[in-house]
Amino acid sequence: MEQHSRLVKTVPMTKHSKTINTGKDALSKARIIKVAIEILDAGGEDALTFRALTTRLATGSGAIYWYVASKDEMLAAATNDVITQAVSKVERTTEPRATIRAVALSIFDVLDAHPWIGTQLSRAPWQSAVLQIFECVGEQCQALGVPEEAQFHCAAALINYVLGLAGQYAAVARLMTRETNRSAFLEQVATQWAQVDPAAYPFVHQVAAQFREHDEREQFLAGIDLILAGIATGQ
Amino acid sequence: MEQHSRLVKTVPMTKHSKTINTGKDALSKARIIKVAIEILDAGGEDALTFRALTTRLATGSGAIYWYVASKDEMLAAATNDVITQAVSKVERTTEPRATIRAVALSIFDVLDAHPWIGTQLSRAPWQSAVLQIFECVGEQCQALGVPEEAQFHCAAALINYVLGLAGQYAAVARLMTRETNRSAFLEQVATQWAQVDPAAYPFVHQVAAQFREHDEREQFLAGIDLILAGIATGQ
DNA sequence: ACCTGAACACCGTTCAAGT
DNA sequence: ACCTGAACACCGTTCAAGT
Repeated sequence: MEQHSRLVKTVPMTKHSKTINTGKDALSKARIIKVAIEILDAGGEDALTFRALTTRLATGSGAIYWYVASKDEMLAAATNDVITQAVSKVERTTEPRATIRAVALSIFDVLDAHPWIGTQLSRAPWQSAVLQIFECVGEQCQALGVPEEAQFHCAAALINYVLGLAGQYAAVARLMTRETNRSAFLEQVATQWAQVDPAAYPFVHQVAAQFREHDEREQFLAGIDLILAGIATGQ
Repeated sequence: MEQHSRLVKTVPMTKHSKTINTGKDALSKARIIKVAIEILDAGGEDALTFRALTTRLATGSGAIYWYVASKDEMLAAATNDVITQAVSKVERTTEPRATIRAVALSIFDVLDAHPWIGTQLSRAPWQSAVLQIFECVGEQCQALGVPEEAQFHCAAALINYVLGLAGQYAAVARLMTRETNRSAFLEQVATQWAQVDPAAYPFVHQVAAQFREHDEREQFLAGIDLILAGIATGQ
């Protein structure tokens, strides 16, 4: 609100022109998406409502619908923005394996910064954001020398794995309220696992200690490496 | 509605006892979950509302809240019911690899029969249903002779992959309305991929033909095998 | 062409009141 | 103890009306 009063550029008024806002306050799809991302980052998935958007943008809901067809389209656009930026930043090294690891880690970091992305990716896997990841991973599978018939399977396996993490990452984030942070929540899960009936769940019980200490980013990468190792055996 | 009039057993009336329904129409958590599953199977995730439940069960919403704390708990219980049954049915063979493949396929078939499960699994991965899958897969990793420190990583990778598929499977199901079935929708995605700019998305473009013909169940299993092959290299 | 905001058709959840 | 159903506090979306 207050920040709107400063730095507002308006087109010079002529006789019959109304005040048209062309400054940074001008409504546009880009600005709507930008503010949507801010709301999502600050308050999580539940925080993004048309009510919240209209007050932040100081307009009516109809104005938003002029630029955006639905909430789903808005979320897809927001996801696309964030993922495009992340994927394009990835260094294409000469070593395909390294590049695949780099994309994977880049997406992990995006999920960490914007956990709501996880829900979005797994909710609509045919959207542009997922296609970009798939393309990038697929190209590297080619570069790896995977036979043509197997390239599709390999890329799909990697994507499946990445989207699996995305969903779980977002799920944890959804449960975190103000006070509890991620590691505190995982701590809770660990104690829960430790208390599980060892007769019925021997493996879960045994692994609870490792769960408490494990680094999520490291484990995620370990999984990628497992799939890459599997791909290598097929050649 | 009509089926309620038949076969209703009631406790014999004594002076001060009211008509208490102990027959199959008696309200109970089990019956609520059972009907919820029926609604979900028939109409998808959106179909399950308290309004729909109350009319099907012929009660008020308060009655449901007497047995169930929230919609989330209801969905978790429904997921748990279905997954427990599926996991318990899996034959524990002497070959761990075969058992892992069997669980994976069993879950694939569950997703196919109840696509709403997919959303649920990836929305709350710490719930009992996911724990059961994790336990089963983890035990097989142990049986496989994976060193203890690596067992957790391996089981987590497999679970991640399975939950990735779960999310995507549910996503497609969500988009399917009455007339379009799954293969028709995938056909649509395939043509979309074929029309993508070959300069920007060479891999996606090339792979579009394979996408059209691929068998989802087979591809899912291929991914499991890839991870299993990767696990094997670490020993 | 773009914006306003009341109104609509839904949700999940609560709760005073009944039996 | 269990059930009823109106009421509440939300949603996303629409649309007649304004400029």
